[in-house]
Amino acid sequence: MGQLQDLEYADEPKKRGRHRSLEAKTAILKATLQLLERESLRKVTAEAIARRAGVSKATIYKWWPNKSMVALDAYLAGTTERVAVPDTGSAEEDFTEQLKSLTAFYTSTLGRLFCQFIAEGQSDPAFLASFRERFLYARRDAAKIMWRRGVERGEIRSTIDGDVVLDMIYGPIIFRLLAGHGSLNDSESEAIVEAVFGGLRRSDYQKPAKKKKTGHSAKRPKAHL
Amino acid sequence: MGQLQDLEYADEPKKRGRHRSLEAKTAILKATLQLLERESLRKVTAEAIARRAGVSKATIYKWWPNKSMVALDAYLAGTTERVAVPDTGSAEEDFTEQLKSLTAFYTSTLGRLFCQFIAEGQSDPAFLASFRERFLYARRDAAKIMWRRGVERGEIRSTIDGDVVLDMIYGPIIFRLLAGHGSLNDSESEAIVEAVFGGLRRSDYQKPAKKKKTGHSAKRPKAHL
Amino acid sequence: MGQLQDLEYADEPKKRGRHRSLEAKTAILKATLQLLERESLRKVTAEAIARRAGVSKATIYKWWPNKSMVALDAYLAGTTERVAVPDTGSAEEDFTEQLKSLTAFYTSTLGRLFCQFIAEGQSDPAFLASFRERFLYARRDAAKIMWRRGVERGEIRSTIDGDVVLDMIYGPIIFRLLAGHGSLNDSESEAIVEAVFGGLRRSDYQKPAKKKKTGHSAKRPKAHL
Amino acid sequence: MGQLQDLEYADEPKKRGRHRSLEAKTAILKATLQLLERESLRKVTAEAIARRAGVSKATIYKWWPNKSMVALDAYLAGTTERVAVPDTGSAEEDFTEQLKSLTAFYTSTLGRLFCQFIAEGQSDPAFLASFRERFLYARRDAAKIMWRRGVERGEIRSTIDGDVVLDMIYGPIIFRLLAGHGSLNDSESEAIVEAVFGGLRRSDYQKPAKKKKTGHSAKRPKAHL
DNA sequence: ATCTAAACGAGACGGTACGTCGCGTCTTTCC
DNA sequence: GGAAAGACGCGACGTACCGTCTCGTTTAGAT
Repeated sequence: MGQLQDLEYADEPKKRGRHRSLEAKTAILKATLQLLERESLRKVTAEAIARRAGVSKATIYKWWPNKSMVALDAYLAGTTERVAVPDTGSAEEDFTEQLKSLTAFYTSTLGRLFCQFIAEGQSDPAFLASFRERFLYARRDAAKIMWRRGVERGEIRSTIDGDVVLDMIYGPIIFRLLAGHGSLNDSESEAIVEAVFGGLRRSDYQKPAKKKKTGHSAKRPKAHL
Repeated sequence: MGQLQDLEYADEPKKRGRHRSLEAKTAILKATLQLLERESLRKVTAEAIARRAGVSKATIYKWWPNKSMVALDAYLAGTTERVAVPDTGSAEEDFTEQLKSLTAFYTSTLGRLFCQFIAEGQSDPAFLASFRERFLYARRDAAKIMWRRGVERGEIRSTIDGDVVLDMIYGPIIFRLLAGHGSLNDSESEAIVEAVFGGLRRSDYQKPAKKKKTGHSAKRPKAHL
Repeated sequence: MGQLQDLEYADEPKKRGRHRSLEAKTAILKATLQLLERESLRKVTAEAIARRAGVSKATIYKWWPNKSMVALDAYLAGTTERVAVPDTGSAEEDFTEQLKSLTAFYTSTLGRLFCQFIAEGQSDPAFLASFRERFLYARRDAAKIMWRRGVERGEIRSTIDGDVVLDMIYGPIIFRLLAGHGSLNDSESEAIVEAVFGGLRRSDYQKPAKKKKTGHSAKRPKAHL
Repeated sequence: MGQLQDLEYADEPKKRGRHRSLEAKTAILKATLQLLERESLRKVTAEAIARRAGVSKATIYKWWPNKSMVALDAYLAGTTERVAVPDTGSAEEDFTEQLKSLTAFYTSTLGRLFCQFIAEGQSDPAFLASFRERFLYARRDAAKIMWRRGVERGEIRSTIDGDVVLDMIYGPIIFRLLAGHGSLNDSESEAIVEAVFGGLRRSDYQKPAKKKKTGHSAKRPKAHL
C-alpha cells in the first residue's frame, strides 16, 4: 500500500473550485514527522506543524480532526518500509527475525511513535480504533501469515488461537517498550521467541494429582498485575 | 503496612512550623480517586481536584509536581489490598488465577488507571520511572514469588529469565488492554497461561534438516519426551 | 472625533488574516468601564472584564499589556466629550468654571479613575508615561489656551511659565483629591482660583522691624481640612 | 538634612532583657525601609520583609494590619528629622526654603514613598486616613506655623484660608511628583512660591465691566482637568 | 473572458487549564 | 507564652494550546 492515501474517492475527477493542495498535505505530513522526531506527540503543537509546513492551521483542521490523526497519517505515510515477513522455512526463526527488526525500529526515534499512539489512544477511543484499523491490524495480518505457515508446517500447535499467538510474541516486547522495564535488544527478542515456542513448562514435569478445585474465585482478592 | 506513603521520613518526629495537613493530603487523594472513577486522567484537572478536596490548588502543587503524580499516589494509597499471590500448589494455576483477577480489575473503572499511567508516562519519563518504581516493580516482585515456586517445584524451566516469564504472562494482556484489540475475559486468561506454559511448538514436530543457518537452535537442548 | 483610538494606522486598509474584532474591543472597553464604576481599578480583575465582555482573557492580553492600559483606553474612549474650554472673556472666570466642572467630575464615580491612574502609575512608570501622553497633556494643552488668552489680554503675568500656572491652579485640587484632606466643592474651586490669581502677598505689605509675637494661634483651631 | 536612617537602635539603651518583640519590631521596620529603597511598595512583599528581618510573617501581621501600614510606620520611624520650619523673617523665603528641601527629599529614593503611600491610599481608604493623620497633618501643622507668621507679619493676605494656602504651595509640586510632568528642582520651587505669592494677575490689569453672568453651570460640560 | 466555488495563508477568537505568586491566617514546636 | 517556621485557603495572574472562525487571496472548472 502506498504511503499516502486519498481516502477520498479518487474516482470523482473534477470538483468545482480550487483543488486540495497536494503540496500542503505533503508539507504537513513531512513537518509533522520531523517534529515528532524531536518531541513527543503531546508536545508537538498544531501551530508548530502549521508553521513548519508553511501552512495555515485551518488547512490542517480542514482535513484532519485533530493532530493525533495527522501524526498517524504522517507515520503511515512516512514508514514506507514494508512489514518484514521473513520466510526462513521456520516459523520460530521467522518470528525471531521479525521481532528483532521490530524491536530495533520501535526503539528508534520514530518508532517510539508507536508508544505515543497507544498513549494518545487511552484518552481518545476513536483515535485508538483508527490506530488499530490502519496500523495494528495490517501488521498483525502480515504476522499471521508467518503463524499460519507455522501451523501448516506442523511447527505450531493448531489449538492456539492466532491472536493469542501474536500477543504472546509481541505483547512482552510492547509491554517493555511502554513501561520501560527490561531491555530490548536482539538477544531478548530471541529469548522471548524461544521461550514462547518452548513454553515455560518443564517437559519432564508431572502434574501432581489435582485436588478438588476450591472456590478460588470467591476469595479472589482485587489483585494488580 | 501499606505499600505506600510516608515518603517523608516518618521517623523524624518534629519539624519546626505547622505540619503538613494530613486532612488536606487525604482529601486530595480521595478527591482525585473519586474524580478518576468518572473521568480520564487527562480530563481531570488540578482545579477540580482542589475544589472537590476543599483545598487550594497551591497546596497540591506544593506537594506534587503535577497531577499525574497525585493520581499515582491516590491510586497507590487507595489500593490498599495486597497483591494476590495465590498458592494453589501449581504455578500454572497460580498464574491463571492471578491473571484472571488482574484482568477483571484492569477492566474496571479504576483499573483502567493503569493504562492512563502508562499513557502519561510516554510523554513524561520521570513519571514513568516513578510508576515503575512504586507500582510495577512491587507487583512484579510479588509475581516472581509464584514463578520461583514454580521453578523450585520443577514446573517451570529454570533456563528462562524471571522477567521474561512475567512479561510473557502479563504482556499479552496488557497489550490487549492498551491497544483494545482482543477480548479480556477469564477464558482468554486461561488460554494465555495455558499457551505460555505449553509453548507454541508442537511437541511432535521435527525440525527439518537445517541448511546454513546459525546454530541458535543447535545449542538449544530440546529433549522432547 | 474622540481623542483616542485606532492607535492602529487606520489608513492601511487590508491585512491578511482575520481582522481584529471591533465587537470584542468595544465590549472589553465597555465592560471595563462598567466594572470601574463599581469597583476600584485594583479590584477589577482581567477575568471579570473578560467574563462581562463575553471575551477570552487571552484576547485582552493580546491587545493590552495589562488591565491598567485597558482601563486607560476604556476611560479615554468612554469620555468622548471635549475638554471644556470656557471662554467668558475673563481668564479667571474661565479657570473658575473649568475647575468647578473638573472637580465635579473627578469627585464622581468615574472621575475617581483619575486618581486610580495616578496611583497605578506610581508602580508602573510605563503606564504613567502613557497616562501623561494620552490623557494629561491633552487636557493641559486645552487648558493652556485659556491661559494664553489671559496672557494676551493682559490679565495674567507673562513672566510665569504656563506649566507653572496650570499646576498652580490644578495642583491644589488634585492634591486634595488624592490625599483626601480638604473639601472639593464649587466654593473651594472659586477660592483657589481667586487666591491663585490674587496671590498670597498682601499688596500693602511693608517689611517691618521684627516684633514680638502675639498669641494669635488661639483663635485659629488646628483644623486639618 | 539627614532625614533618615540609623534606625538602628540608636536609642535602645535598656538592657532590660525584654522580649524579642522590640528587636523584631525594629528589624521589621528597618528591613521594610531597606527594601523600599529598591522596590516600590507594591513589589515589596510581606514575605520579603519577614525574611530580611529574620522574623515570622505572623509577627508582622500581629502588629500591623497589612504591609502598607508597616511601610508607613517604617517611614515615620525612619524619618527622624523634624519637619524643617525655617524662620527667615520672611514667609515667602520660609516657604521657598521648605519647598526646596521637601522637593529634594521627595525626589530621593525614600522620598518617593510619599507617592507610594498616596497611591496605596487610593484603594485603601483606611490607610489613606491613617496616612493623613500620622503624616500629612503633622507636616501641614508645621507648615502652618510659617503661614501664620506670614499672616501676622502682614505678609500674607488674611482672607485666604490656611489650608488653601498650603495646597497652593505644595499642590503643584506634589502634582508634578505624582504625574511626572514638569521638573522638580530648586528654581521650580522658587518660581512656584514666587508665583503663588505674587499671584497670576497682572497688577495693572483692569477688569472690564462685567456682563450679566450667564448660566454657565447649566451648559457646563463634563470637563476634565 | 468572465464568473464562481473551493481551498488556502494569515491570524484573531472563545475556551480551558495551566502552574505561580502574594496575601493574610492558622498551627505546631521551640526557646 | 511569645515567636520562628512554615503550611494553608483564597484568588488573581499571565501563558499556552486547542479547535473554530473570519478575512482577503489564489486557483481552476463552469459559464
